[in-house]
Amino acid sequence: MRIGKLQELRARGINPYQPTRFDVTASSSDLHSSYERWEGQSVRIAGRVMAIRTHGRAMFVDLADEGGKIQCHLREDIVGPEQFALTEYLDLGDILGVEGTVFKTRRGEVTVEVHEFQYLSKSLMDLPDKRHGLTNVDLRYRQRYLDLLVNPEVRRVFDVRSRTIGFIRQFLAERRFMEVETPVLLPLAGGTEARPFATHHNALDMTLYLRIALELHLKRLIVGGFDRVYEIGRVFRNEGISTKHNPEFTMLELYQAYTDYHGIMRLVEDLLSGLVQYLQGSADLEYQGQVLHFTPPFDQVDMVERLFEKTGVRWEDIRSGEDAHQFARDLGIAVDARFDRAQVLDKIVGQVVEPDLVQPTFLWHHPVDISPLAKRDPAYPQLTERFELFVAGRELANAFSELNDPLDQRERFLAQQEQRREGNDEVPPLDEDFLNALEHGMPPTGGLGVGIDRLVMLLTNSPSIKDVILFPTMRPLGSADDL
RNA sequence: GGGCCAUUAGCUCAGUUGGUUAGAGCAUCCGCCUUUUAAGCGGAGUGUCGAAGGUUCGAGUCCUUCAUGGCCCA
Repeated sequence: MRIGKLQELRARGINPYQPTRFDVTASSSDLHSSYERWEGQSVRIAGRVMAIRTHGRAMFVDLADEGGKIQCHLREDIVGPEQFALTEYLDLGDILGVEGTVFKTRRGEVTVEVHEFQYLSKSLMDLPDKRHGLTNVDLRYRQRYLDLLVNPEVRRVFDVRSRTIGFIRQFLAERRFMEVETPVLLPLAGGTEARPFATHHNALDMTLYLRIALELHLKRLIVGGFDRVYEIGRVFRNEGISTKHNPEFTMLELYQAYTDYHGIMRLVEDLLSGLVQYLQGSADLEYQGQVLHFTPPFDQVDMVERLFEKTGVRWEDIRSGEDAHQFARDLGIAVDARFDRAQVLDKIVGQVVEPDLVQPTFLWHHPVDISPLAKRDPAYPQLTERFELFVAGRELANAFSELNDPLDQRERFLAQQEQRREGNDEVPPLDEDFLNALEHGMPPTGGLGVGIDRLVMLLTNSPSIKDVILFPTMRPLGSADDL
């Protein structure tokens, strides 16, 4: 701690925490990108001290601002002995405002010859090592501010994340989609299968659940006459933490009336190819050593057909849970003994079909028993008009022609309630209000869900979801009871 | 939930078959230095070796439990 230096400064009448503003006239990147315009000009720059190189009666100080770094030169004969004496208390990490003229050193470095400087804040703690940065992953996630300060590539990841979401909003606005906000706190959490987080509302004295999907409320809005709606929002699933899972993550869901899953496929192709082009300047993206081509049309793979090609077994020939578990054993795939037929088959597809889907590929025609909210294919009623987009072997998006038959929907929900009674606590309770909405008539609609975190992982070549979430969920240090 | 690995100075890391007072670089502190930039030169201090217990004459090192994280599997 540098309390001593702070006290010395205060003893000299300088409180580094007192300044309330500092009017900046240029950024470091301005000076670097158009030096000719700034040469000899007076500028005001502010930033964090990242390096100090003293030279007796002069010194170099590197200031970091949001766009990069700028070197500053302080000479005792220019700033004056009183100001220069204050550099005695300067530390790495301090925030400084300087005013001076722009020049180049004999080595060609763009530099500000400081005429005056001002402490704008004092750092009482040491910065991590300037050469190695901060590599301890635990500290990087727990103290992300330090990670961002000393590891510039981390800034780039979150810049891409921000621009990705900005691009999506603009893309959808151009297609006349309306952005909406639906509730996070709900008396029941539905729209997919996952364990929800539960909390308690004191005034109503009731349990409320954090949403696990956006689907059922957005479809209510389609019933209400908003024909193109979307939400980019946080959803919460009470599951384990891994490189691919964070308990809270960000989903895009959109619904478009009077189109089907083919229309959504085209939209996904346009959105992703446009996004990659926008961020990369090309349709190719490198992820973990593989080059991915985002040029439409994307490949298409029929799920049931591909399973048959891979295993010689047809989905519909597996008629019972016992058959399914035997099928899994034959393939040498370990599955939870409590899984029912559909869950086992889903797991098998995940093992034998999905890993091959490296280039952007629509895996489509999911069986109805794993697609409770998707419309049946009229030609194959046991299959649905559904697709998942896979990239690099991972699910990136999920879409279907939305089931709008309230009677079929009720039957499927009732079948789910059987599983719920059998102890599957990932199955949501029956949402009677949603059924009531469907009973008033929902137009034919195409819907899409995209995992934004996984998308950003792809776009930033990040192997872990924690790398694309600023503050990932971590177990607190020490006992949780101490907090 | 299971397996493997990691945890040593503010940061990044060494530390031999158990053996004297636990080391290096950066950062920090003191001195010098007016175009350096991994600045340089001279000097100094770094510490609950993740925590607790155990084995031993002796533990950073071996054993047990726990904590946190990583990787793989479920």
